[in-house]
Amino acid sequence: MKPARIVPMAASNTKRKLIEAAHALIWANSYAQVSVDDICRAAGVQKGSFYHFFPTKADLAAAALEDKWRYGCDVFDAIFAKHSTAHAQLRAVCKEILAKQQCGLEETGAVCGCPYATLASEMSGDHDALFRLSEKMSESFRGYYERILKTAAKAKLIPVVGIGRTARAMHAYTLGSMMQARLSNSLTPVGKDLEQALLRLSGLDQKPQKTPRKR
Amino acid sequence: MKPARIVPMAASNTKRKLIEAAHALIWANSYAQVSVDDICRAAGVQKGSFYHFFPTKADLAAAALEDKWRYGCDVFDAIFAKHSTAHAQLRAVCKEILAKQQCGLEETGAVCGCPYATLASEMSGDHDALFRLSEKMSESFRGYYERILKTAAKAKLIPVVGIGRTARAMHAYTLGSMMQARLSNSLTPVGKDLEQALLRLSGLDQKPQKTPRKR
DNA sequence: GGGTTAGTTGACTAACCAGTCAAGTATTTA
DNA sequence: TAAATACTTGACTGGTTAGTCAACTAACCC
Repeated sequence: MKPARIVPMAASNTKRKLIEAAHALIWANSYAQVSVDDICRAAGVQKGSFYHFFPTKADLAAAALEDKWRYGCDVFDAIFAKHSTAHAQLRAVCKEILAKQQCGLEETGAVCGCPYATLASEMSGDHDALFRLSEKMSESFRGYYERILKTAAKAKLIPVVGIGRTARAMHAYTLGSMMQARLSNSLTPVGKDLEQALLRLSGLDQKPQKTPRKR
Repeated sequence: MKPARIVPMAASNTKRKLIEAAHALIWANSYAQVSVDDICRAAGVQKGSFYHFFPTKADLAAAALEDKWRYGCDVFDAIFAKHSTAHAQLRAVCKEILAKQQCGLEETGAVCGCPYATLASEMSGDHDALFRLSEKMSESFRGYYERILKTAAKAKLIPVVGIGRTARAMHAYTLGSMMQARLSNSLTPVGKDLEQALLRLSGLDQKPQKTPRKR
């Protein structure tokens, strides 16, 4: 009998350390401001190891971004598994966004904004893979807003038409509020203001008549 | 009697050429992707001249940004001088934003988004002057939205309270839509979608006139 | 154990880049 | 005209950077 299959490369966590360090540094600063040596130093790893795992600096940046994105998807999926009303879902999403920004602030001392928007904006033109990744992230983000809107439409809180466009608008607002937060180095734009604006954009701020406020 | 005072340095347009080249290149790419040599080449100017007019690369970037900002203020002031209703003002502002993006697209072949947000985001942490400039630009942008909202409030189209907060939300949306446009390399987010979302955020999408709704 | 692969090390390189400078030319002022 | 100032030129520098490499160690497989 074979023992339980063990993934061969369980030994080292170098790759993980590089991803974490890169994400934190690039998020707090910018791609160009952070050198490969900076990342290695922060990760406690030698340069050769860096290039053992990643062909280029840009590839690490993309890998780090994708890693955080997947994690974010898990968090959001959990939110949708837990909350069934549109209002509760939206509130939880906003809470999560604010929490992430607070995390960043505590770790880096500055409000960092949206990791993928700042990175993708800086790298636009370069690096196809990152461009495609940013499009995928955009779409998945919009998809979560669409789920909220569909929930709301099913509950007859909003009309069924125009959900795609409304979701795009909500995503635009979210991006903008995160950018505002980064530029003003303040959490205000991603605090209560965010939820209120998204409620307004979605139409969920209208009086919840008929089936008045469930749960 | 002295002759009419002549500004001594009327002769050369080197400084202007540097500002234009820097703005175009940095807007289309990013601060880090554009080298001083690139800017000099695009401007048809030698490096020594660059450093005759600007102490550092960052100072040129800031000067270029400020220049374009002042120009944008003139354009907006003209809009407000011409249009007196909130709806007309908002429509004209949106039209202008779209026009600027179309310009950028034609000149550079890509949708460039918000010049100050991308630059300031990339330089955050560095360069105090640029940070302060970006705050000033943010404020002035918000100021224009406040003017629209005050016009609307005077016409009893919206309540007087909460204008500051609403203007901030409109600004956030604008930023986000420009970022979306840059990241997706598409004008859609800054087209009709922009005006519609701003109408909704401002409350100006409610039935106009007649029954001035007050809350 | 012997062979293979995965991971690690840190000095090294070649390119690039922001900024300097000394020597020039053009323009203004007196 | 003379002197001062404003502007221009382009080769040069010192420091940084992404990426390389050959030698090494540790873990896995037969």
